[in-house]
Amino acid sequence: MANYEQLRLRNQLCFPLYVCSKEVVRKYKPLLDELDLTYTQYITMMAMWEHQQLSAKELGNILYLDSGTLTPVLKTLEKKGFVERQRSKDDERSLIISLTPEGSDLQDRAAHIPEAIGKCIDMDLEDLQTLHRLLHKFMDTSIK
Amino acid sequence: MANYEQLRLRNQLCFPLYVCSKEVVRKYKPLLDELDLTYTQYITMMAMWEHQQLSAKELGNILYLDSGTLTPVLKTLEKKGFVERQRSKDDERSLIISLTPEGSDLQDRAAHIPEAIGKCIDMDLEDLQTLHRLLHKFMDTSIK
DNA sequence: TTAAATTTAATTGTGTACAATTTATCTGAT
DNA sequence: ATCAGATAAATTGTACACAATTAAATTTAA
Repeated sequence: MANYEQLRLRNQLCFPLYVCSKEVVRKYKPLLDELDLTYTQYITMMAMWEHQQLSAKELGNILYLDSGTLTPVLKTLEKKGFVERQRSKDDERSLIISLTPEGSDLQDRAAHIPEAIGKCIDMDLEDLQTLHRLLHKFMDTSIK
Repeated sequence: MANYEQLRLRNQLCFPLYVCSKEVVRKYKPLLDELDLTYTQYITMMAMWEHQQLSAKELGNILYLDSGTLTPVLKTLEKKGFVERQRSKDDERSLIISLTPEGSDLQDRAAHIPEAIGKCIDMDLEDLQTLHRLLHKFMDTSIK
């Protein structure tokens, strides 16, 4: 009978990635609840705070999300008053997303979140920096 | 006007975790399609291959999934013939999940997957080992 | 120049994730 | 012995995530 050591859960890279990703989102939840944002809505707003205005296409490239995911997220964020959606005059296919004043104000209320998250992750800074670096390396070498 | 450097997407730990996790699942997809498994079904089968028999509760603890997620996954895996679901005689509340012979056979057909995934991740072994170690450290220090 | 190919969002359908609630069963203290 | 609390799974409702398709607008090439 084969042992299949390489098929054990703890020997995979995928499984801890999957678990850690969900766990981090879980940590954000109480902080994001105060802003009435889900995690996906939050990273969308982070992109908007950085760029003020983006096409849906550009937003998808930044967040690695397709229109099937983004369309409802953007409609929800518009309903909440944080962004506006309007077709480009130059190219009617393109949907331009713009940060509203209310969306911009939200950044102030989100400013404390990164530090609050940092405090509940009990790892030393060096390990966190290494982890950060390796995840970006993984993204750069593995995507597309 | 504030700069909010700490709110930039690329300075977060959560975002690369989220992107890498989804990206890895995407890499599994063509391999898992051949076995008619989704990623969640695959990690469930990995746990079953290791243990042959587990309660739904134990499975949830291993996979970090609750009954809301697991119940439909287990019903699907039963429909595909890879596991059996039956109430415990000792405790009718408990649902015992057992690997079927078909489920066991599936392990042979999955045996090549870890190596195939390894080949399409273009990072050196040392970085991958460090990443693996730090993700487990993160799980150990951050969950519960 | 106009028909074919491409591009962009939206839609549709399937499958998670997870919080909150419900239902059934079991345990323990009186 | 019984019932209050605990436990386990299922259910319900919301929100992604993504493949595949559709629809509309634009670009390209014969």
